[in-house]
Amino acid sequence: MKAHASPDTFPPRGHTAKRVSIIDAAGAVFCREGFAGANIDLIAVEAGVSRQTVYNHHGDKENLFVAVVRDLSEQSNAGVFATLATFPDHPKDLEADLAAFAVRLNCNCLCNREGKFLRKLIQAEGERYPELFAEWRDEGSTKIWSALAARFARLAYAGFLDIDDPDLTARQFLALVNAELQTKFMFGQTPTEAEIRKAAANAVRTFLRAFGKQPAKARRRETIEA
Amino acid sequence: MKAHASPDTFPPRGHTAKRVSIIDAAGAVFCREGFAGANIDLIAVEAGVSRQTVYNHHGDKENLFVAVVRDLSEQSNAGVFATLATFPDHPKDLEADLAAFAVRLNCNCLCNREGKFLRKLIQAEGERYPELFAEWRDEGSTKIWSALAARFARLAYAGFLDIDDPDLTARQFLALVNAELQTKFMFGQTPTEAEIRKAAANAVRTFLRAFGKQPAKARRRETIEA
DNA sequence: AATTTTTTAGACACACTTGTCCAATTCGTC
DNA sequence: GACGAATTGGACAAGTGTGTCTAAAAAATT
Repeated sequence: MKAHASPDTFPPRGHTAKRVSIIDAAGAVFCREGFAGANIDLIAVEAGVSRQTVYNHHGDKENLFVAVVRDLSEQSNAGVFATLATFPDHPKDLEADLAAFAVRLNCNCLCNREGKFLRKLIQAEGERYPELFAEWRDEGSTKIWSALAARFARLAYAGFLDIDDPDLTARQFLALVNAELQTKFMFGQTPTEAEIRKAAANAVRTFLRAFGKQPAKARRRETIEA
Repeated sequence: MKAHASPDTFPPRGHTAKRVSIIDAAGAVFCREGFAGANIDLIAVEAGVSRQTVYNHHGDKENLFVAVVRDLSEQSNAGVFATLATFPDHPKDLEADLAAFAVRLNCNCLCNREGKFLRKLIQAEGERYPELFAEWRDEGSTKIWSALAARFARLAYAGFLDIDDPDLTARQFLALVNAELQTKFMFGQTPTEAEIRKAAANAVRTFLRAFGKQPAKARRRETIEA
């Protein structure tokens, strides 16, 4: 009885490479095939690992699934918050800066691997693991919305925007940014850089038509004066 | 000629009740469990039918799945076009009329059974059946967008809206209308009437802030003058 | 180099599903 | 009531997937 005394946490040491390799492969397979359709043998092959190793690391198929979602959630949230830090708090050109931010948001958070996978897994298996996805929601999207809303409130206070409800504004901003990518997402396709840029530009233009202060609007039309 | 001479199309007569019952049950189960996880025995039970009958009617699991999606597509499209016909072409109160339309759209098309199921199935299995969902897209969403865009163009021409690209406008309208329901949808929950109404009101307000003609905007603030 | 730990490949039991076949039964229609 | 078609329940073969176990091989640690 020398083997892993604490089987629930993790084996002794740093063979973490296999660990993440398994999680990555499992994420891909779960997404492609769904939970029921996912085959552990296939996951093992795709991870370059024997099936037994998968069981050694994560025990159960269900356990593995949970680990995958947790991992994706963490990565995704980290990405979002990192991008959120690049929000244009002191914009030079509000429209351009917001558009650039929207592009970053799309590229780094919504269109990347984690974003795609997480979205699909939530859609497919969310109802089966309410507590798991509640966790994702409470740690992730809710906080993200709040953070984004705070940024918009700040812009409004600085005189760049005219908004009533920052939370609503944040939701609508995200909705507009995604408006044109929805169809792509529906089929698991990834939009091109150019499509993302165009979508962001369209979204921000409409957003500012609704919420931009007059001076900003005017300045936008008359280009730069100084 | 009562016997089914053409076994591929449909048996002779009106035991269609079982047929639709099977399709309905299959839709629910496919949605809950995914294609791979769906159990034909369970579908049979849920349809109040013996397993053999399921096979008699649709032959294959794959066949059954295709039939389900086709059926959902048709129903969903029919619902959308019916709702589209209630678009306020000659609005008395643009904001109120558009909001009411948005509510109808949500209730009859996006939040109902067909909408929910179809969305989930497309997300989950869309990549596995490209031609099936291409069909849905070409017959459904594409035409819907065009139709909605045409309505907005008409409103613009009549002086109610100020828009550049009707197609884009239509997409953004839909995006805004859904903005607040996304989270609910993510977990398969169905928004309440009240939530739908509020979401629609918020969406239309922002929409009109962006695209409403000045007179409409002004009238909105000063309430009714006559 | 020796020892401990992890990984591997394969075999294995077990459960579950699909799809078919068939005899008995029910249903609808005449 | 009789007839034919549809439905049923149950048994069945074949395939597949999970999770366990084992002994041998590989890796890492000392």
